[in-house]
Order: sequence, then C-alpha cells, then structure tokens
Amino acid sequence: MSYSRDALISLLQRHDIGPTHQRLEIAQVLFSRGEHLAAEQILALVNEHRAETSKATVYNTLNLFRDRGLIREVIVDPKRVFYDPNTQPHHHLYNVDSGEITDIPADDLVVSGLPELPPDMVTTGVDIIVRMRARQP
Amino acid sequence: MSYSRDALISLLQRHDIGPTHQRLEIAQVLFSRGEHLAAEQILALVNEHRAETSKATVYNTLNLFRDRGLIREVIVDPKRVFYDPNTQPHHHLYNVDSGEITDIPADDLVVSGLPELPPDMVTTGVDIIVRMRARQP
DNA sequence: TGGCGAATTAGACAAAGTCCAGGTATTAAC
DNA sequence: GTTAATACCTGGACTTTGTCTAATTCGCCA
Repeated sequence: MSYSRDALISLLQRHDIGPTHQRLEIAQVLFSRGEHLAAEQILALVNEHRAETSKATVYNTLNLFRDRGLIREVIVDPKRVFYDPNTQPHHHLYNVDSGEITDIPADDLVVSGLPELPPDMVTTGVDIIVRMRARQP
Repeated sequence: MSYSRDALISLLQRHDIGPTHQRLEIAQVLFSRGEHLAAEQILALVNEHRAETSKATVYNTLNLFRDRGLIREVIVDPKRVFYDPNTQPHHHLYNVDSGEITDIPADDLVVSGLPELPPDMVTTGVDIIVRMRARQP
C-alpha cells in the first residue's frame, strides 16, 4: 500500500509530530513497505535516489515516532532494533537463519496464566517471539 | 545455591566443554548467582578479586556455553544480551525502568493459537516477554 | 524581510561485541 | 625431563549500532 503526502501529514499531525520533509520521507518508507526495517536500512532507502536525510535525523525520528506511538520497536536480534509500522497488538515469527520477521495476528493467540504484577506496576507490552530455523537436512 | 568445583566440571563435561580454569570461573558466576547477567557484568565479577580472565575469553565462553545448550540468551534490551543459566522452559518479566529481569515459570502459562510453521521449519524457542514500568505518579 | 524556535547536520564519541596473531597451558609420547 | 601437538587464552585493534553536541539551516509569521 502507498500513502499520499496528505495522508502522511495528517498521520503525523494526529500524533503531534510536525510534518517536516525528512519525517515524511521516513514515514513514507516505513508505512508504504509495511516491513520490519532496521535504522540503517531506512537510512539507505531514504537516500536511495539522492541524499536527503542524515543518520542522526533517522535515529532521532525513529525514536520520536516510537515515543509518540506511531511505530513500535521489535527486539529480536541483539545486533539491531527493527521498527514496525503496525502498532496493533500482534506478535512475531523470527527466522533465525535469514533474519526475516513476520507477523502473528494477536487475535489468533491466547495467553493465560500471566502472573500478577506488583500493584504499582503497569504492563507496557507483552511480546511473543517464535524463533524458527530450517530443519536439519 | 553454590556449586562445587567437581559439580561444575562434570556439568561442563556433560555438555562437551573442556573444563578450563576460566570456563569454570565463568560457570561459577553464572550458576551460583542464578541471575540474568550481561557479558560485561560477568567480566567484572570474574575479575573481582584478581584479574583472571580477558574480555575476549568471556565473550567466547558465553557463546560456547550458549551453543552447547548450557545457558540461554535473553534478548530484551537492545543495548546488551543477558545470559540465563536456567534452560528450562520459562519466560521473562522485564522492568523497563530498572532493567531487572525476573522469571515467569512456563507451567503457569498457556499459549494457544500459535500458527503452523512451514513444514521445513522447526521452532527453536518461544520467548514471552512481559514489559512493565512503574505506574505514573 | 527579518527574526525566532524547531529541526537537521557532520562528525566525534560511546558501548557491545568480534577478530586476529601471538603466547601460554595441558597433555601425550618418547 | 624434553619435545611436540593441540587447545585455549590474551591484548588490542577493529566493527557496528546508536548517541551527543555545537553549529547551521529551515520554515513560519509578524
């Protein structure tokens, strides 16, 4: 799916994010692909045609988007963080060999028996990661 | 709990790991504490009294232990990997503020509705991470 | 047009982890 | 005991991901 410039602007604005050129470019890459991308991949994609955005801005922007709830971090690979434009509750299937991440819809999945938290604590998220690899030949 | 030198030696041997001095020191730290420790913490603990083990050896040894199934990686913090001496199935409660990790026993917990994997793939593990933080004051 | 705050930038920096070439132990054989 | 073979360990250079800072630039509005 592709997003019009206006759609992206209003998306950012609904999250209290000023719609600058660089932020729109980065949002474009994230939302049009709908993939799980690492910062360095986003940096490369944004500058594919001509250099438009610096490394610092990509990192700043991803942190901003994450803080504002526009995207979500996926922590499955100790080497780098992936960013997920889908903020609906869902989980992840991680191919350990290829590094590929795919979604597991949350509504197919039920978890019961989670422990009580201490009363002054709140859950910020439940991440389920199913790791898989190719069967040994 | 504390482990005797002999107990550690046989533990390593059962996992096909030659019981060298440095490996025993590292195993001692991991298994006697039973905590989730990062490599740099293990390095510091092993050298607490006198320098015995280099950074390279700590990293090599942790990777070896992990490959041989003696310990498990816990990937919850993009900044560093934690190592878990408990290889029984269980999950983790992660305090986002303090970085503290505690165990959730697997038998209290039921997950249903996990998707079918492609036939040539095998699950290498299902990690569930419950992230929590202090409620806003 | 000019000025102001917000955003962007290059590049230095930091931290975690890996790699390599050389040195040290341990074992085995004589 | 020496020697040889092998496995292991080490310092330090290096890589990668991400952050920080101080200076510049942008975009807006009066």
